[in-house]
Amino acid sequence: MKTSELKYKSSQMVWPKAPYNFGATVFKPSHYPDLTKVYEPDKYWFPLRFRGGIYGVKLINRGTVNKPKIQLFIFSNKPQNKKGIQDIITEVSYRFEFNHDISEFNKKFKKDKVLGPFIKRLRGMRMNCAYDLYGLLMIGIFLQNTVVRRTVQMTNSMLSEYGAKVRFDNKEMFCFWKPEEMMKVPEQDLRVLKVGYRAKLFIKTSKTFVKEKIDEFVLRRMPREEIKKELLKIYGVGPETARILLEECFHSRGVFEHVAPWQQKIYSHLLFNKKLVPAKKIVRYIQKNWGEWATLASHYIWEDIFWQRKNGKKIEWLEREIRL
DNA sequence: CATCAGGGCCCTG
DNA sequence: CAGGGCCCTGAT
Repeated sequence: MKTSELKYKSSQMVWPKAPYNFGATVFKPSHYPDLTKVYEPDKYWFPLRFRGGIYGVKLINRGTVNKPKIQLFIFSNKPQNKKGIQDIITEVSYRFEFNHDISEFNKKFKKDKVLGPFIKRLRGMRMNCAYDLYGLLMIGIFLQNTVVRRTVQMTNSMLSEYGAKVRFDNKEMFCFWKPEEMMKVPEQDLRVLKVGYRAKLFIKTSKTFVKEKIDEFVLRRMPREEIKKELLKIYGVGPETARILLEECFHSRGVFEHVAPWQQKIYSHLLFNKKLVPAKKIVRYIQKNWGEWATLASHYIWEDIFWQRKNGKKIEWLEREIRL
Protein backbone atom coordinates (compact mmCIF):
# COMPACT_ATOMS: atom_id res chain seq x y z
CA MET A 1 0.00 0.00 0.00
CA LYS A 2 1.12 3.50 -0.80
CA THR A 3 1.52 5.93 2.07
CA SER A 4 0.63 9.56 1.46
CA GLU A 5 3.16 11.87 2.95
CA LEU A 6 1.50 15.12 4.04
CA LYS A 7 4.42 17.47 4.35
CA TYR A 8 2.92 20.92 3.87
CA LYS A 9 1.87 22.38 7.15
CA SER A 10 -0.06 25.35 8.45
CA SER A 11 -1.10 26.38 11.92
CA GLN A 12 -4.00 28.39 13.25
CA MET A 13 -5.29 29.22 16.69
CA VAL A 14 -8.98 28.70 17.47
CA TRP A 15 -10.98 29.70 20.51
CA PRO A 16 -13.93 27.37 21.17
CA LYS A 17 -16.91 28.61 23.13
CA ALA A 18 -16.39 28.05 26.86
CA PRO A 19 -16.69 25.77 28.64
CA TYR A 20 -14.84 23.39 26.36
CA ASN A 21 -13.31 20.21 27.70
CA PHE A 22 -10.63 19.28 25.19
CA GLY A 23 -9.72 15.81 26.43
CA ALA A 24 -13.26 14.58 27.00
CA THR A 25 -14.43 15.96 23.67
CA VAL A 26 -11.75 14.68 21.32
CA PHE A 27 -11.26 11.33 23.00
CA LYS A 28 -14.12 8.96 23.83
CA PRO A 29 -12.99 6.08 26.01
CA SER A 30 -16.17 4.15 25.22
CA HIS A 31 -15.20 3.92 21.57
CA TYR A 32 -13.28 0.91 20.36
CA PRO A 33 -9.61 1.45 19.50
CA ASP A 34 -8.62 1.54 15.84
CA LEU A 35 -5.94 2.88 13.51
CA THR A 36 -7.81 5.97 12.31
CA LYS A 37 -6.68 8.39 14.98
CA VAL A 38 -4.03 9.03 17.61
CA TYR A 39 -4.72 10.49 21.02
CA GLU A 40 -2.28 11.64 23.68
CA PRO A 41 -3.25 13.90 26.56
CA ASP A 42 -3.87 17.38 25.10
CA LYS A 43 -3.11 16.18 21.58
CA TYR A 44 -5.15 14.58 18.83
CA TRP A 45 -4.30 13.53 15.28
CA PHE A 46 -6.71 12.36 12.61
CA PRO A 47 -7.02 12.21 8.82
CA LEU A 48 -9.67 14.36 7.20
CA ARG A 49 -11.20 13.51 3.87
CA PHE A 50 -12.44 16.80 2.54
CA ARG A 51 -13.45 17.89 -0.95
CA GLY A 52 -11.67 15.05 -2.65
CA GLY A 53 -8.42 15.42 -0.75
CA ILE A 54 -6.96 13.88 2.38
CA TYR A 55 -5.55 16.16 5.04
CA GLY A 56 -3.92 15.52 8.34
CA VAL A 57 -5.26 17.43 11.30
CA LYS A 58 -3.52 17.84 14.60
CA LEU A 59 -5.18 19.54 17.55
CA ILE A 60 -3.22 20.73 20.55
CA ASN A 61 -4.88 21.98 23.67
CA ARG A 62 -3.43 25.37 24.60
CA GLY A 63 -6.10 26.44 27.03
CA THR A 64 -8.36 25.33 29.86
CA VAL A 65 -12.01 24.36 30.17
CA ASN A 66 -12.98 27.92 31.04
CA LYS A 67 -10.52 29.59 28.66
CA PRO A 68 -10.38 27.20 25.75
CA LYS A 69 -7.75 27.67 23.08
CA ILE A 70 -6.72 25.10 20.52
CA GLN A 71 -3.87 25.13 18.06
CA LEU A 72 -5.00 23.51 14.84
CA PHE A 73 -2.43 22.20 12.38
CA ILE A 74 -3.35 21.21 8.85
CA PHE A 75 -1.05 18.92 6.88
CA SER A 76 -1.42 18.37 3.16
CA ASN A 77 0.39 16.94 0.15
CA LYS A 78 0.35 20.22 -1.71
CA PRO A 79 0.68 23.88 -0.79
CA GLN A 80 -2.31 25.34 1.02
CA ASN A 81 -4.22 28.51 0.38
CA LYS A 82 -6.10 30.76 2.76
CA LYS A 83 -9.56 29.82 1.59
CA GLY A 84 -8.82 26.09 1.81
CA ILE A 85 -7.47 26.47 5.31
CA GLN A 86 -10.48 28.47 6.40
CA ASP A 87 -12.88 25.86 5.02
CA ILE A 88 -11.10 23.07 6.86
CA ILE A 89 -11.22 25.02 10.10
CA THR A 90 -14.95 25.50 9.60
CA GLU A 91 -15.36 21.78 9.05
CA VAL A 92 -13.28 20.82 12.08
CA SER A 93 -15.23 23.35 14.15
CA TYR A 94 -18.44 21.63 13.16
CA ARG A 95 -17.12 18.16 13.89
CA PHE A 96 -15.71 19.07 17.30
CA GLU A 97 -18.48 21.48 18.25
CA PHE A 98 -16.16 24.42 18.87
CA ASN A 99 -19.03 26.87 18.59
CA HIS A 100 -21.90 24.99 20.22
CA ASP A 101 -23.35 26.82 23.17
CA ILE A 102 -23.85 24.40 26.06
CA SER A 103 -24.04 27.03 28.78
CA GLU A 104 -27.77 26.43 29.22
CA PHE A 105 -27.15 22.73 29.71
CA ASN A 106 -24.65 23.42 32.47
CA LYS A 107 -26.79 26.05 34.13
CA LYS A 108 -29.90 23.93 34.04
CA PHE A 109 -28.44 20.68 35.30
CA LYS A 110 -25.31 21.37 37.31
CA LYS A 111 -27.37 20.89 40.46
CA ASP A 112 -29.46 18.06 39.01
CA LYS A 113 -29.49 15.18 41.49
CA VAL A 114 -28.53 12.59 38.91
CA LEU A 115 -26.70 14.56 36.24
CA GLY A 116 -24.94 17.08 38.50
CA PRO A 117 -21.97 14.90 39.48
CA PHE A 118 -21.40 13.85 35.87
CA ILE A 119 -21.36 17.46 34.71
CA LYS A 120 -18.95 18.31 37.47
CA ARG A 121 -16.49 15.64 36.37
CA LEU A 122 -16.77 16.25 32.62
CA ARG A 123 -17.73 19.90 32.42
CA GLY A 124 -17.41 21.29 28.92
CA MET A 125 -17.52 17.93 27.16
CA ARG A 126 -19.27 17.82 23.78
CA MET A 127 -19.94 15.24 21.12
CA ASN A 128 -17.38 14.86 18.39
CA CYS A 129 -17.01 13.02 15.13
CA ALA A 130 -13.60 12.84 13.45
CA TYR A 131 -15.17 10.88 10.58
CA ASP A 132 -17.29 11.96 7.70
CA LEU A 133 -20.71 10.36 7.30
CA TYR A 134 -19.47 7.54 5.10
CA GLY A 135 -16.61 6.73 7.47
CA LEU A 136 -18.86 6.63 10.50
CA LEU A 137 -21.30 4.43 8.63
CA MET A 138 -18.45 1.97 8.00
CA ILE A 139 -17.81 1.96 11.76
CA GLY A 140 -21.52 1.38 12.31
CA ILE A 141 -21.41 -1.69 10.09
CA PHE A 142 -18.35 -3.03 11.90
CA LEU A 143 -20.28 -2.77 15.14
CA GLN A 144 -23.34 -4.64 14.00
CA ASN A 145 -24.17 -7.92 15.63
CA THR A 146 -20.79 -8.78 17.04
CA VAL A 147 -18.51 -8.29 20.01
CA VAL A 148 -15.90 -5.55 20.30
CA ARG A 149 -12.92 -7.81 19.79
CA ARG A 150 -14.16 -8.90 16.42
CA THR A 151 -15.17 -5.35 15.48
CA VAL A 152 -11.58 -4.26 16.10
CA GLN A 153 -10.17 -7.16 14.12
CA MET A 154 -12.46 -6.55 11.13
CA THR A 155 -11.79 -2.81 11.12
CA ASN A 156 -8.05 -3.29 11.12
CA SER A 157 -7.98 -5.88 8.39
CA MET A 158 -10.27 -3.83 6.15
CA LEU A 159 -8.23 -0.66 6.75
CA SER A 160 -4.95 -2.42 6.03
CA GLU A 161 -6.32 -3.80 2.78
CA TYR A 162 -8.44 -0.93 1.47
CA GLY A 163 -7.76 2.10 3.64
CA ALA A 164 -5.58 5.08 2.69
CA LYS A 165 -2.48 5.27 4.80
CA VAL A 166 -1.37 8.80 5.64
CA ARG A 167 1.72 10.02 7.38
CA PHE A 168 2.12 13.44 8.97
CA ASP A 169 3.82 14.91 11.99
CA ASN A 170 5.66 11.60 12.44
CA LYS A 171 2.40 9.73 12.97
CA GLU A 172 0.84 7.16 10.71
CA MET A 173 -2.82 6.38 10.49
CA PHE A 174 -5.53 5.18 8.17
CA CYS A 175 -8.33 6.97 6.45
CA PHE A 176 -11.33 4.98 5.21
CA TRP A 177 -11.53 4.10 1.54
CA LYS A 178 -13.78 5.99 -0.82
CA PRO A 179 -17.21 4.55 -1.70
CA GLU A 180 -16.26 4.69 -5.41
CA GLU A 181 -13.47 2.21 -4.67
CA MET A 182 -15.35 -0.07 -2.30
CA MET A 183 -18.36 -0.49 -4.60
CA LYS A 184 -16.14 -2.23 -7.15
CA VAL A 185 -14.57 -4.76 -4.79
CA PRO A 186 -15.81 -8.34 -5.35
CA GLU A 187 -17.73 -9.66 -2.36
CA GLN A 188 -15.45 -12.70 -2.16
CA ASP A 189 -12.40 -10.46 -1.62
CA LEU A 190 -14.04 -9.00 1.47
CA ARG A 191 -15.24 -12.38 2.74
CA VAL A 192 -11.61 -13.49 2.90
CA LEU A 193 -11.08 -10.77 5.51
CA LYS A 194 -13.70 -12.50 7.67
CA VAL A 195 -16.18 -9.69 7.78
CA GLY A 196 -18.95 -12.21 7.08
CA TYR A 197 -22.26 -11.01 5.74
CA ARG A 198 -21.08 -7.42 6.23
CA ALA A 199 -19.17 -7.82 2.95
CA LYS A 200 -22.45 -7.30 1.13
CA LEU A 201 -23.25 -4.24 3.25
CA PHE A 202 -19.96 -2.48 2.53
CA ILE A 203 -20.45 -2.89 -1.20
CA LYS A 204 -24.13 -2.10 -1.24
CA THR A 205 -23.97 0.99 0.96
CA SER A 206 -21.01 2.25 -1.07
CA LYS A 207 -23.05 1.91 -4.23
CA THR A 208 -25.89 3.77 -2.55
CA PHE A 209 -23.55 6.60 -1.56
CA VAL A 210 -22.31 6.99 -5.10
CA LYS A 211 -25.55 6.45 -7.01
CA GLU A 212 -27.78 8.50 -4.72
CA LYS A 213 -25.04 11.10 -4.29
CA ILE A 214 -25.61 11.15 -0.55
CA ASP A 215 -24.24 14.48 0.64
CA GLU A 216 -23.85 15.03 4.34
CA PHE A 217 -23.59 18.78 3.85
CA VAL A 218 -27.09 18.80 2.40
CA LEU A 219 -28.35 16.55 5.20
CA ARG A 220 -26.85 18.80 7.87
CA ARG A 221 -29.24 21.54 6.88
CA MET A 222 -32.30 19.32 7.29
CA PRO A 223 -34.33 18.83 10.48
CA ARG A 224 -33.43 15.75 12.54
CA GLU A 225 -36.48 13.72 11.56
CA GLU A 226 -35.79 14.30 7.88
CA ILE A 227 -32.16 13.24 8.24
CA LYS A 228 -33.27 10.14 10.11
CA LYS A 229 -35.70 9.23 7.38
CA GLU A 230 -32.99 9.56 4.75
CA LEU A 231 -30.51 7.51 6.78
CA LEU A 232 -32.97 4.67 7.36
CA LYS A 233 -33.44 4.37 3.61
CA ILE A 234 -29.83 3.22 3.31
CA TYR A 235 -29.61 -0.57 3.20
CA GLY A 236 -27.97 -1.77 6.42
CA VAL A 237 -28.96 1.24 8.49
CA GLY A 238 -31.47 0.45 11.24
CA PRO A 239 -32.41 2.21 14.47
CA GLU A 240 -29.08 1.76 16.26
CA THR A 241 -26.85 2.75 13.35
CA ALA A 242 -29.12 5.72 12.64
CA ARG A 243 -28.79 6.77 16.28
CA ILE A 244 -25.00 6.66 16.07
CA LEU A 245 -24.97 8.70 12.87
CA LEU A 246 -27.47 11.26 14.15
CA GLU A 247 -25.75 11.83 17.46
CA GLU A 248 -22.14 11.77 16.36
CA CYS A 249 -22.10 12.91 12.76
CA PHE A 250 -25.09 15.27 12.87
CA HIS A 251 -24.71 16.36 16.50
CA SER A 252 -28.35 15.79 17.29
CA ARG A 253 -28.80 16.23 21.01
CA GLY A 254 -32.42 16.60 21.88
CA VAL A 255 -34.05 13.29 21.07
CA PHE A 256 -33.26 10.14 22.98
CA GLU A 257 -35.27 7.27 21.59
CA HIS A 258 -33.19 4.13 21.28
CA VAL A 259 -30.94 1.99 23.48
CA ALA A 260 -29.24 -1.15 22.19
CA PRO A 261 -29.26 -4.25 24.44
CA TRP A 262 -25.66 -3.65 25.53
CA GLN A 263 -26.37 -0.05 26.46
CA GLN A 264 -29.53 -1.14 28.20
CA LYS A 265 -27.50 -3.20 30.67
CA ILE A 266 -25.08 -0.38 31.38
CA TYR A 267 -27.74 2.31 31.79
CA SER A 268 -29.66 -0.07 34.07
CA HIS A 269 -26.66 -0.22 36.38
CA LEU A 270 -25.86 3.46 36.24
CA LEU A 271 -29.33 4.95 36.52
CA PHE A 272 -31.34 2.35 38.42
CA ASN A 273 -28.66 0.26 40.12
CA LYS A 274 -30.35 -2.80 38.68
CA LYS A 275 -29.27 -5.57 36.36
CA LEU A 276 -31.84 -5.05 33.65
CA VAL A 277 -34.49 -2.36 33.34
CA PRO A 278 -36.78 -2.41 30.28
CA ALA A 279 -35.34 -0.34 27.42
CA LYS A 280 -38.54 1.67 27.15
CA LYS A 281 -38.27 2.74 30.76
CA ILE A 282 -34.69 3.92 30.29
CA VAL A 283 -35.63 5.91 27.20
CA ARG A 284 -38.58 7.54 28.95
CA TYR A 285 -36.50 8.36 32.02
CA ILE A 286 -33.71 10.08 30.08
CA GLN A 287 -36.04 11.96 27.76
CA LYS A 288 -38.29 13.09 30.58
CA ASN A 289 -35.51 14.27 32.87
CA TRP A 290 -33.31 16.11 30.41
CA GLY A 291 -35.65 17.00 27.58
CA GLU A 292 -34.01 18.95 24.79
CA TRP A 293 -30.61 18.02 26.21
CA ALA A 294 -31.38 14.32 26.58
CA THR A 295 -28.77 13.02 24.16
CA LEU A 296 -25.98 15.13 25.58
CA ALA A 297 -27.06 14.13 29.08
CA SER A 298 -26.92 10.45 28.19
CA HIS A 299 -23.49 11.06 26.70
CA TYR A 300 -22.18 12.42 30.02
CA ILE A 301 -23.56 9.45 31.92
CA TRP A 302 -22.20 7.03 29.36
CA GLU A 303 -18.67 8.35 28.91
CA ASP A 304 -18.09 8.96 32.62
CA ILE A 305 -17.94 5.28 33.52
CA PHE A 306 -15.51 4.62 30.67
CA TRP A 307 -13.27 7.45 31.82
CA GLN A 308 -13.21 5.90 35.28
CA ARG A 309 -12.27 2.61 33.67
CA LYS A 310 -9.55 4.24 31.55
CA ASN A 311 -8.20 5.92 34.65
CA GLY A 312 -7.62 2.55 36.23
CA LYS A 313 -10.77 1.88 38.22
CA LYS A 314 -11.80 -1.78 38.16
CA ILE A 315 -15.51 -2.11 37.57
CA GLU A 316 -16.42 -5.78 37.61
CA TRP A 317 -19.84 -5.63 36.00
CA LEU A 318 -18.61 -3.31 33.27
CA GLU A 319 -15.72 -5.57 32.31
CA ARG A 320 -18.20 -8.38 31.82
CA GLU A 321 -20.21 -6.26 29.39
CA ILE A 322 -17.24 -5.00 27.38
CA ARG A 323 -15.41 -8.27 26.80
CA LEU A 324 -12.53 -6.92 24.83
C1' DC B 1 -17.29 -31.71 21.22
C1' DA B 2 -21.72 -28.75 20.20
C1' DT B 3 -24.24 -24.76 20.91
C1' DC B 4 -24.95 -19.97 21.50
C1' DA B 5 -25.10 -15.04 21.44
C1' DG B 6 -22.87 -10.84 20.35
C1' DG B 7 -22.57 -2.74 20.62
C1' DG B 8 -28.29 -5.18 14.16
C1' DC B 9 -30.72 -5.51 10.19
C1' DC B 10 -33.50 -7.39 6.62
C1' DC B 11 -36.96 -10.35 5.12
C1' DT B 12 -40.72 -13.41 5.64
C1' DG B 13 -45.07 -15.17 7.21
C1' DC C 1 -45.08 -7.60 14.61
C1' DA C 2 -42.46 -11.88 15.84
C1' DG C 3 -38.84 -14.69 14.59
C1' DG C 4 -35.30 -16.71 11.68
C1' DG C 5 -30.97 -16.14 9.28
C1' DC C 6 -26.65 -14.02 8.59
C1' DC C 7 -20.41 -14.55 9.20
C1' DC C 8 -17.34 -15.56 12.69
C1' DT C 9 -15.47 -16.29 17.31
C1' DG C 10 -14.92 -16.84 22.16
C1' DA C 11 -17.52 -18.44 26.04
C1' DT C 12 -20.03 -22.13 28.16
